[in-house]
Amino acid sequence: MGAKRKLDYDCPIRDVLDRVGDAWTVLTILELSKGPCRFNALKRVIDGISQRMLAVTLRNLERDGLVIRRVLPSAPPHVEYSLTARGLSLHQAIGTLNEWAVDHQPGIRADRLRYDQRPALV
Amino acid sequence: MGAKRKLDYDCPIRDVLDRVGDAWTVLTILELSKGPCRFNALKRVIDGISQRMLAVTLRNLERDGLVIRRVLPSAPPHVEYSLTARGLSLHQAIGTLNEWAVDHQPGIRADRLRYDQRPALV
DNA sequence: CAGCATCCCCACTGATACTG
DNA sequence: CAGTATCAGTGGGGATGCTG
Repeated sequence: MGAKRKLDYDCPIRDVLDRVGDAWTVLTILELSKGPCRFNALKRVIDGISQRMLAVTLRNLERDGLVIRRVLPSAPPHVEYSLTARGLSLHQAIGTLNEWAVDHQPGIRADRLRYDQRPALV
Repeated sequence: MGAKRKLDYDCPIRDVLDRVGDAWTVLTILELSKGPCRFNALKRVIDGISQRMLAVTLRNLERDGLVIRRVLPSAPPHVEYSLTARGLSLHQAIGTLNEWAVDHQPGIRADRLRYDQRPALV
């Protein structure tokens, strides 16, 4: 099988993980949690994201009902993205994970170093 | 850049997500949360995982201090894996996300269907 | 039983160019 | 501004075979 198995799992946790596992998705949600934002504004603020991946990410979020896409009727087309209630609740859930990450990152980093630097014994 | 940017982020959340984003990792933690387990036992119970990915996953978890690897001194080598305190705490954090997943999966599935079946207008 | 080494395919991503 | 279409490359991960 390929790089990522995109079967539609019945398992809910895998379902979420398929979305949350993508770093762009999380970063996008994080940005949008601060308030509605336009396409290029997001592109500017999400460091390193390509136009393509932002488009793909937003489309997926919209499909899952996590983000709303609003087209403002103006001469140069303006499109505003914002989190739905569901998106906001996901942001909360991610927040828990984020706290865990912040709490444990130092210890993890330390352990990684020790693991990597230990002699290659059997 | 490649498929996945494996820079070592300073951002803690990306750090966690690089680990948690992998479905195998989560499934493995889920299994080990039930108690210590041997290699092939894990392989049997984690549906669809290959030997290679289980080995890689366990090594990463061990490296991050989330899992302990104990070699039991027996004639055919027995290796037992179990969660550390840190691994257990990650399991808790994932639990939050899991609850979210269970709560919202029906709605998400429904929205996906609507999104996919709507006429391809502009 | 536990797990590393090798090969190889293809899904995902970034780059680039074009449109409404 | 806000995208879509196309193309090419990278590396994740399955399959297989071997070792302690």
